[in-house]
Parts: sequence; C-alpha cells; structure tokens
Amino acid sequence: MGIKDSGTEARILEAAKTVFMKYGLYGARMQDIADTAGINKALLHYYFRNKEKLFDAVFDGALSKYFEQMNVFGDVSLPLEERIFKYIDNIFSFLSEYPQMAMFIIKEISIDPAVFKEKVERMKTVKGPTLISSLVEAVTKKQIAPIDPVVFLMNLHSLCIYPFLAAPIFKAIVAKSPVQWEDNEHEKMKQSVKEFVSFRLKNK
Amino acid sequence: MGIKDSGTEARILEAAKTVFMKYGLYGARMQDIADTAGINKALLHYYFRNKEKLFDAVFDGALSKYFEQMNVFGDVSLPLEERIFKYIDNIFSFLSEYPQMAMFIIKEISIDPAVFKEKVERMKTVKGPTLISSLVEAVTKKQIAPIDPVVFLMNLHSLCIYPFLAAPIFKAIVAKSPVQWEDNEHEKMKQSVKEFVSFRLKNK
DNA sequence: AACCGGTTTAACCATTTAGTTAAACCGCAA
DNA sequence: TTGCGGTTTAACTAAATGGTTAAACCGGTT
Repeated sequence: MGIKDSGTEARILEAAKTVFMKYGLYGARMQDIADTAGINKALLHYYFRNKEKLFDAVFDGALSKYFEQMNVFGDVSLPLEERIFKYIDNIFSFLSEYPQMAMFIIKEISIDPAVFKEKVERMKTVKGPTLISSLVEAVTKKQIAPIDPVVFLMNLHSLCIYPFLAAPIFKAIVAKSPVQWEDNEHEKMKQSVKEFVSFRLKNK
Repeated sequence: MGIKDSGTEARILEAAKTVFMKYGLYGARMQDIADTAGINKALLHYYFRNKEKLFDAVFDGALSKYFEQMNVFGDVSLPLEERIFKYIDNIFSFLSEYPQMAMFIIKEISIDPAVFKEKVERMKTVKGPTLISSLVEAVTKKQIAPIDPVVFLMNLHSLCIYPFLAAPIFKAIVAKSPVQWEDNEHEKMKQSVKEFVSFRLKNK
C-alpha cells in the first residue's frame, strides 16, 4: 500500500460538492464534476461506484458538518441563553464559510424528506440535552418565559439561516433602494438574532 | 380561430411547475412533464418551443405571483405597522397555498442571481412607496425606533418564509422530541412574527 | 528485470434526452 | 364535400449521459 496518494478522492469530493450544490443530484453532470476536479470521468466510478453514492458521500458530509454546530447544547455548565448565543455564533461562522450549505441541505431534503429522516437517525451526534429538551425544562422550571419551544426553535433558525439563503436576492433588491447593503450586514443580523432571543426568553 | 381550446397550455404549465419545482431546470425531464400533463412530449415544444422557454414561463409566473403580495405597501392610508401586518397575513396565506413556491424561487435564483436581477427589472409591480422607503421615512420622522431597514427587512422575511422552507425538516426533528408539531403551528408562528415586528418598531 | 496492486486514461456502450417531423385528427367555413 | 389552420401523435434524430473496459502508468518489492 505504499502507492502514492495524490488526493484524488478529496478533490473529487470537493468538485462534487460544488456541482451538486449548484445543480442537485439530477441536474449535476458527472462530466462536469470530472472537469471541475481535473480528472478523467472513469475515476468517479473507480472511487465512488456511481452517481448516487458520490452524492450521498457529499450530502452526508454536509449534514454531519451542520449537526456539529448543535454540540454546543451538550455543555450543561453554561446557562441556556449563553449556549444559544454560542450556537448563533457557530451557525453564523459556519454559514459564512459555507454559504451554499444551507441551500444545499434544504433543497435536497425538499425533494425527498424521508431520506432526511433516515439520515438523521443514522447520524445522532448530539449527546446529552438537546435545545428542545433544554427549552422544555427551562419553561417548566419557570426560568424563561412560557414560550412554545417549536415556534421558538423555528424562529431562531429562521433568523440565523434565511439571511444566507436570501442574501443574493436581498443584495439585488437593496441595490435599487435608498439604503445600502453594508459589509457588516450579517454581523448586525447576528446581533439582531441575539436581541430577539433575549426578548423572547425574558420572563415578564 | 373557432378551434377547440382544451386547456392544454394551462395543463402544461401546471405540470411543468410541479416538475421544475421538484427537480429544477436541469434535473427536470421533458418526458416527465408530458407524462404529468397527460400529453405527447412534442406538444411541449409546439406550445413553448424549448425547455428553457417553458421554464421561464413557469418561473416568471411564480415570481409575479410573489411580487403581488408586496402591493399591500402601496396603500398609504394605513399606518405602517398595519400594512406590515397585512403583508405578513398575505405571505402566510400565499405560502400555505403554494408551499413549494418559496423554495423554487430561492433555489433557482441561487443558481444564477443575475437572471433574477433582470427579471425584477422587467417586473416592477409595486407602485408608490416600497416597504424600504416607508421604513426609512418612518425612522426619519421618529415614528418608529431607529432600526436598520435592511436588517429589519431580512428579519421580517426570515420569520415569514423560512418556516415554509424548513417545515419538512422540523417535522422530522420534532417527531423525535418531547414536544409536538401542532396543527396551528404556522398560525402561532405568524403571531410570533407580528409580536416581533411590534417589539422591533416600538420606540423606547 | 519481473511482478504486483493501486491509479489513471482513451475509447467505448447502451440508454436517455431534448428537439424535430410528417401526417393524422378535428371543428369550422364555404 | 373540400379546404383550412390549429392541435395532436408516433416515430425519429443527434447529442448527451452514466457507466464500463482494456490497457498503460507508477512506485514499491523481490
């Protein structure tokens, strides 16, 4: 096994990610992936057997990377609001680095939600309390306002993720308006999410 | 011109919308569209010439339907907050009826944002003040809190639209948690958006 | 030098795909 | 009945597509 490892497999995955993220499983072309990776098309089959297996390798990688951001909730030594703030920081950093990731995951899941359920089962990274269970417990103990955990969770993710999905659209719309899309717009949005969380959890 | 009009063109558009929404321009198959419409494939080309023109007809229709929801901001006889509340009602109704519409528009735009810019130019439905210009004016006149209009706009759309994009994911996640996805979850989310808007615009 | 196994390639195959075509069908008008 | 133009169809074409194959290449080992 002392054969050279030129990193072909890694380059294929990177190229596949680029092409699958843009065109999806059915719209992506194997030749495009090969071209992007700078290799012969037969190599795709040599390393990954077929298109669907290659797609799964890419999608599973994306999904597990995303789930890693949830690990912050396992640290019960921190107060809930602080854990949520760290999660917001994680999500914003993660999506700033991989802006297409959210779109990729959501759009492939919208094609076949059942596959997502099965992947979530196989990929349970979070040990200890989840955000939902932490919220339920905090409400029960009256540590936070009596919020609906599902609505809160959806609101939280809405404010964190949608800005990355819609940034291209907003930049186009804002360009024709009396205001500007500023460089620190995402930073301001992150701040706004934290303010929303504080407002929402505050016991009145 | 007294020839029968069996509604073939309309059925093609409906079928095309279904298939394009699921698979995108490149992933959709013309034979699938024909099968869904219950016609011979050649008719697709007879009525729409080629795949891309058919796609444009569908996408432009979706986009203009969406932009219609913005018309509520032209009614300056209503206070700003009330117009925003009507807009929220419109968006939630619209996306409840066409749940795949948001995903369709966002994902096709993420493939080629430049095309979106050009379609927005060609499709300027909103006359009178836009939400952005109304916000800027209201801040200037100190009628509302000194918010950043771009951040507010993004937050508003995040809370309205993302819940429809992510509903399949959330239903899967919630199914494995101590809480329930209830029938009126979207209604509660709509309420939550309005509370957020009031909180955000409130002068302190 | 010969052999080995992993890696890579050019060429190929069978199927799929978007698009085209000639002709049939249909209702209407003359 | 004939002619017309819009609509529809079965059959077809050329290109694209996922996948396969035989053989060359390469570094390491004997």
